Amino acid sequence: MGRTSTAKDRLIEAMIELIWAGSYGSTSVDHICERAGVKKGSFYHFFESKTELALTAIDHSWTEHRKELDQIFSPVVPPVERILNCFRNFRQEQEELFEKHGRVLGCPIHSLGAEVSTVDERLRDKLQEILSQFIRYYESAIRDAQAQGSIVTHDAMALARIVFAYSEGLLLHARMWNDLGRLDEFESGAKIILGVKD
Amino acid sequence: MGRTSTAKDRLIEAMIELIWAGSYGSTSVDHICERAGVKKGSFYHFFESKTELALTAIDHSWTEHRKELDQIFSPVVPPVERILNCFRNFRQEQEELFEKHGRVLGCPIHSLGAEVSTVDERLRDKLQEILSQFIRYYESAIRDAQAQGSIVTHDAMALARIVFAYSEGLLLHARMWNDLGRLDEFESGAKIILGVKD
DNA sequence: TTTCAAATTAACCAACTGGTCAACTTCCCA
DNA sequence: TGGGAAGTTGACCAGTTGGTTAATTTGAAA
Repeated sequence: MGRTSTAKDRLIEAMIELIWAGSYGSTSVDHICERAGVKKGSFYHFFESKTELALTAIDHSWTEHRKELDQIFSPVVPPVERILNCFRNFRQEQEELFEKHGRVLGCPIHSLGAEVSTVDERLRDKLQEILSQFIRYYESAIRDAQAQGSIVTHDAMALARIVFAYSEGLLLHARMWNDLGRLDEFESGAKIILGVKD
Repeated sequence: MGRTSTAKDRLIEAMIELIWAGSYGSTSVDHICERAGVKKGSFYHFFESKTELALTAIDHSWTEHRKELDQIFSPVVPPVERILNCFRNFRQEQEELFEKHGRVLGCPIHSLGAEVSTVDERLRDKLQEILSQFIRYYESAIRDAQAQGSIVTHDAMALARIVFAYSEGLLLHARMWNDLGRLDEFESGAKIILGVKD
């Protein structure tokens, strides 16, 4: 079987952190290796290329994140509350990142997508897939809320996309202004978009 | 006085195009020079650094864009129509870019902001300033629309931010999916957010 | 305790990065 | 028409980029 190692996981973690804190372009293989405490030779023992690691890292962190989302969007929770809790979760996550990095980092999928989608099609495809999955959480919550009569009755998919685009825009602004306060309006914004009935 | 030259303008134009089509990181000084038909020595004759050119280029294209926006948001135009026209203008611009580059490119300020805001604070400050100015167009249009009773009466600033974040999110999705169709929902989305009364 | 697949290492590579410079050409204006 | 400010050029730089390699060390399992 040969010896075992945690290097692969350390590389994945380092990649995620560095991309999130900076950008794909600003994250070099040398930086990743240094942060992970791994020599470059080992890097290429585990991954074919930088892109390959990025792909793996994105996949890995999305798989982790989905577990949280499955709980947040549990059908047991009232539908509007699911969406609001999701936003509260965003905010809390950003707070933790702020404590750790001294910066609001926003959504890595989104930032990465903006950066690489015209340049690296494999990354773009992966990010597309994740965002497509993400939006389904909103969609089904919205559908449930409409069935329940607690929000306005527009096309659920369209509403989901609006909520989604809105949340991403807001997260970007929080990143650009390095200001957690920008995320405060998440809740009221969502209520306006969804036409939440009190 | 010495000889004159268009090299500076060509460099600015090349920088804008390359950043828009790709990213800041993927745009090297060599690429810029090649595209502009300018030797590197000349580049550094006109600009202190790559960052300096980026700053100048962003400033330049925003100044151009503002002229359009001033027309679109002319107080003569009915307020809701201003916002819808702005969105139609986005769409048209993206169509033109698509014809030229074969790709939907989205909003460069936004993409660039996502990429560099944690890395280059001078660029970040410039982009912040531009976005702050942009949102004022929405804000005043919304205020006028409210005064006129044609939309819902929430806090104008908050509504402007929602519309703005929404539009940026949508432009990013159009870029990521390379799909102009994503921009079709601009109008209906804006109407939903603003609670436009028919 | 041996074995050998798997992990590690350091030295190496060519291409490219942002940036410099001194010599040279142009052409505006007095 | 000629002086000189402004623009152009190509050669050059050190550091970094993503990626390779062959030799070496390790430790899980038989």
